[in-house]
Order: sequence, then C-alpha cells, then structure tokens
Amino acid sequence: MTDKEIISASQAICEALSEEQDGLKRDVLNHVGNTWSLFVIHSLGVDGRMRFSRLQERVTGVSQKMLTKSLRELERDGLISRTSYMEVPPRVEYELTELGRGLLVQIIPLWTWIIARSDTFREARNKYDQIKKGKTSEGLI
Amino acid sequence: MTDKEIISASQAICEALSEEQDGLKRDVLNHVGNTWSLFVIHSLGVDGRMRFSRLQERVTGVSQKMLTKSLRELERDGLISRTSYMEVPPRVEYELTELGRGLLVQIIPLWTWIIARSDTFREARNKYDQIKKGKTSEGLI
DNA sequence: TTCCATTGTTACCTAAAGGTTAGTAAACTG
DNA sequence: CAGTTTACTAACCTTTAGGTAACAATGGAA
Repeated sequence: MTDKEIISASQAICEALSEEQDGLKRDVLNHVGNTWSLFVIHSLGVDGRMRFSRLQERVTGVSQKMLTKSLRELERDGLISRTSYMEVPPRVEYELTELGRGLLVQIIPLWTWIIARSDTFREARNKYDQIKKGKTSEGLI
Repeated sequence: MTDKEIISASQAICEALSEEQDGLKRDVLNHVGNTWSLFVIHSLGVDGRMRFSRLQERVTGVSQKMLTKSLRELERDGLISRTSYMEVPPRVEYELTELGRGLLVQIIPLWTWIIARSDTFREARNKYDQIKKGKTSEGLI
C-alpha cells in the first residue's frame, strides 16, 4: 500500500465521521499532544499502577492542579482507572486501562518515527530561522 | 513483540533523549494534537498543493491569523513548503514536503485506531459523567 | 490536644491562545 | 481615478490555560 493509497483511504474514513466522532477523535488526539497527559500515560505504562504523589514525583514539573485535571480527563475517556482506598491518610491508585495501554502502543511508533528524524527537523528549523533572520536584518537597512 | 516489550523499548529510547530532542519531539507531537495544524496537513495530503485562500476555505472555521500561524510553524518544522510567485495579486502555494507526507502516514493508523474505538470512548464518557452527576446531586441533598 | 500525611478543591492571579478588525502593497479593470 | 484582488501584518480585546497558595477531611501518633 503506497502513501497515496493510505491517505485517500483515510480521507474516505474521515469524511464518513459523525460530528460526535470527530469531536471524540480530536479530544483523544489532544491527549496525545498534551505534555502532561502524555507523561502520565507513559509513566503508568512503564511503571504500572501508581498513587497520586508518586505520579507527581515522576512527572517532573507538573502542578497538583494540572495533574489532577489531566488524570480526570484521562479517566473520563477511559484511558486510566482510579482506585480509591478508604484509608486515612487517603490512598488513591491510578492505572492504565486496556484502552490506555492500547493508545500508548499506538503512539510509540509515532514517537520513534519523530525521534529518528530529529536531525531533519533540526536542520529545517535552522534553515528557516536563518532565512527569517536575514530578512529582518535586510528590512532594517 | 508484546505490548510490554514495546513499552519498555520506548522507555529506553526516551531516556536516552537529549533535552533538545525531547523538545523537538514535543513540538511535533503538538502539531499532531492541534486541530488546525492537523487539518492543514490532512488537506494538503489529500488535495495536494494549494494556495492560501483555498486552504482557508477548506479548513472550516480557521481564522486568517491562526491559519498563517499554523502554516509558519509547519513550515519551520519542515513539514510543508511555501512557494511565493511574484505576481499581482500575490499568489502563494503550500505543499506537503516528503517529511510532512511521512508524518501524515504515521498519524493515520492512530486516527483509525481511535475511530474504530469511538464506541468504547463514548461509553467510558457516559459512565463517568453519570457517576459524577450522581455524586454532585447527592451532595446537594 | 496538636500535628501529620495524602488527595484533593477553591480562589485568585498572570500569561498565552485566539478572534476581530483594519491596514498595506501593487498591478489590473472599469 | 476608484475599486478589486490576495496574502499578509498589527493592534486590540476576550477567553482559556495554568501557576500558587490556602483550606478540607480524618484517623493515628506524639
């Protein structure tokens, strides 16, 4: 299957989407693009079930508020599960669901593809930035 | 290769990333999660090279400002190319690069995976929302 | 009794995203 | 000469994202 065939097949699929499906797709893709969500999914995938405070240590730089928010969103979309134990002090454990593990497995090829091309990306950026820089300094003369 | 093996392999890769590579990866993933960028990549993939105004018609709902911004970012990362013809009125054409086409081809399996599971996602959401609703109305009594 | 540990929530504030509108350049048309 | 067309850029404003910090709940430990 060539690239062209893959792309035109995807077009057919996307055109047939209901508005609700399209929104759903966008939201899930949003998790993929969001640093915190992605970090949470990856951490839970690598280290398995974890409690809140441990996750906060692991996901460097996340605030309590944003971690809570990310966890709620991921839970709502069925990507992680939350288990609360009726203890004092409270203990809550988070874990990837089957669906969440599936998503992670889907994302990883994309990651590795990007990482494998990081030189290409870097070069493109350098080139672009240099041309832009040249233009602005010309503009000042 | 099992899911576990895939995940632990990805962990090894991600741990070895330099800070710059990690930032690059995050930026590219950001394009994947961004509605406008994604729309642009998809449109250019499906319909080929296009000029600005045509793209704006195609990407429903995008403002001129955001379309410009998205195009600049994608160009900077080497995913699309910009060709400006010295005519009046101006004509500028955008096209996916090889790299951009490659990214699109990588994203499509992720899309189809999500779309194929939209029922699962919907159910998860309904369940979550119902439980939450129950809790808040309890709280009001 | 007072403090601690843990997982939150809420209020408040700043920074960033993004929309709307107006302006620009420059040749062609009437 | 005024109007049109295209691809922007700049200014202004509103909405959202996200950070910080304070507070809540509670049984056990000191």
